Formats: sequence, C-alpha cells, structure tokens
Amino acid sequence: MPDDELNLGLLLFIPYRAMENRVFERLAGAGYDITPAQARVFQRISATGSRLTELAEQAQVTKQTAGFLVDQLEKAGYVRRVPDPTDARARLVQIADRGAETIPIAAAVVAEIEAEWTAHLGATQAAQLRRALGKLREITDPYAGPAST
Amino acid sequence: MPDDELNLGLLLFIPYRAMENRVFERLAGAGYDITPAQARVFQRISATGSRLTELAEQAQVTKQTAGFLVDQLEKAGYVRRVPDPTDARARLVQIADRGAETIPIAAAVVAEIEAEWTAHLGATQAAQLRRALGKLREITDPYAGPAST
DNA sequence: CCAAATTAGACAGTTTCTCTGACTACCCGT
DNA sequence: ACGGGTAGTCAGAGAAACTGTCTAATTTGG
Repeated sequence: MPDDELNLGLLLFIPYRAMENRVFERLAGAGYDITPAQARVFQRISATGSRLTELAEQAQVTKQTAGFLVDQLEKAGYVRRVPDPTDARARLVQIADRGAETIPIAAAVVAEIEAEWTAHLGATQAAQLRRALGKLREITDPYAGPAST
Repeated sequence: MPDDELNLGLLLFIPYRAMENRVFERLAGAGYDITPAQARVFQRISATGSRLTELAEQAQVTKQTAGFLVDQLEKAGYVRRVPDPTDARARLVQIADRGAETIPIAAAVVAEIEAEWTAHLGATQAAQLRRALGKLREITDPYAGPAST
C-alpha cells in the first residue's frame, strides 16, 4: 500500500506515536511513572510556571481535567502549586525537583530518535522535513510555543 | 520561539491534531457522533473486514478495549460483525452502511486541509513533506498500511 | 467607585476509556 | 485425540474525561 494513499494526518501520526512510545518506555524504565495524560499537561508548563487554565487550553482538556491531572502530578512530586503574585485567584503550576529530573532523560531519548531518523532520511531530507513542519506550524498551532520534550 | 527548539515529535503532533480536530468537527456537524477512541479502531478496518485482535494491535489497545469500542460502533450502526469463514473462533468486523457514509465526508475534509497546507507550503515543499514522512514510515510503522481516514 | 460581568479554580457526579485477570470455544501439530 | 496456542468475551477496577455548579477575585462599564 503506497504512502500517497495515506492521508497526511496518519502519516504525521505514525512517527509521532513511535517517538512518544519510546519516551514513555524510557521514563518508565528510569522509575518515572507518568501517564500520557499527565505528560500532555506537564509538557506545557513554562519555565516560570503556568496557570491551570492555560494548561487546560493548550492540552485541549477542560479545566477540571487539567486540575485532576495536576493533582496527580503534584502528589507524585513532579510539580508544585504556588500562588500567582499577579492574581490572587490564580496559582502557578511549576515543575518541581522530581519533575525536572525527567527532562534530561526525555531530551536524551528524543535526541537519539532524531539521530536515527536523520540517519534513515539523510541530512537533506531531514532538514526538509523539519523546515516543512515548522512552516506548517504557522497555520496549525493556535498557541505560542511550549517548552522541551 | 524558533521551530528548531521544538522536537520533531511535537512538530509532528501539532498539524496532526489540527487535522483530527477538523475531521471530528465536520463529522459531528453532519450528525455522525463518533469519539476519537472509536475512530482509532474504525479507521483500521480493512475493506474485507478485520479481526478484533488485528484492530486491537494496530490501535494499540487491548482486545478488551477494542471489543468495547466495536460494541459501541456496532450499536450505533457504523460496523457489523460477521463470522470469519476461515476460522470459527474469529469474527470479522466490517464497515456497515452508516459507517460507509462517514468515509466520503472525512475524505473531503482531509482533502480540503491538504489543499490548504499545500497552498501554504507551496507544491515543492508539500511534496518534500509527503516524501519524507513516507520514508519515515518505513522505520516507525510496525504495521502494514491501514485504509483511508 | 460600585455593580455587573468575567475569570481562576475547586467540588460533585457521571460517562467513557482502558486495563488485568479469568474464562470458553476453536484451531493445529504431533 | 491431546495439549498448547489463538480469538474473543465476561467481570471488575481504575484512569481520564466530561457537564454542571459554586466561590472568590478581578476587570469593566456606567
């Protein structure tokens, strides 16, 4: 079955899932048990901390769901909640020590996988892929730009 | 925040989700209420019908989960189960009339979106993207090749 | 400058999704 | 025809998502 019979959505999803699977696998192996749902929220936390509502929007879940997931992450020590100095209603979700430990681990797997992909595609095609995806982001990403992982 | 600070995984995910969202939106608008979980299974059904176990593997869920989702799809009239003539243990999940109706609708949205993307990227870069993703599939897709959206 | 609308977040209850474990029915090789 | 493996279901539990409602704080408009 030739690739051009597959729609671009699926074509995008296949490598995405492959990468995600390997990241979770590695993290679990290192003793960091984090679920995909939790990760989707965790990934969006900015360097200075993010509000729950922000996280909910970007992860495309309701505030309730985001709150529930942050509760779990907090209980497991991955994040903490601090009062937002600029708004007494709000609290900032920040990455805590245990959460910070996961970042270099995840980054290492991602780098490995990107190296494998570049080896398979060749430097030219890999660069083309990255360039095209970057440009596609302009019309498909409603949000600024989340951090690592 | 420049694109090359984002890992390829996220770069792949952003347009994927954008496309997925629009397909569900359109389908819901046309009265076809199908959940993402159900869609992940439905999408994998081959032209002649697929076994539950096959669907479960490809959708990366357990047989029990796949069975649960097929139950829902069957109840809503999107699929039917028929005995597998080659193996009395097995049954084939096939796309039923109501399920077949969704296919051209989904295909139309996908075509629209692909046209928008091509317009934004230009024909050359769009072709490069498709080519690179096709090649990436060789090392990231453990399964043959599912049908249309 | 105060009332109204909005926003941040939490609580309660429900539905949907997914898993593990145990089971039946059937297939196939020896 | 026995024994091991495969296809699928049943039962129960936990995770993840939703809607609706509520309080407190902030912003806005008259």
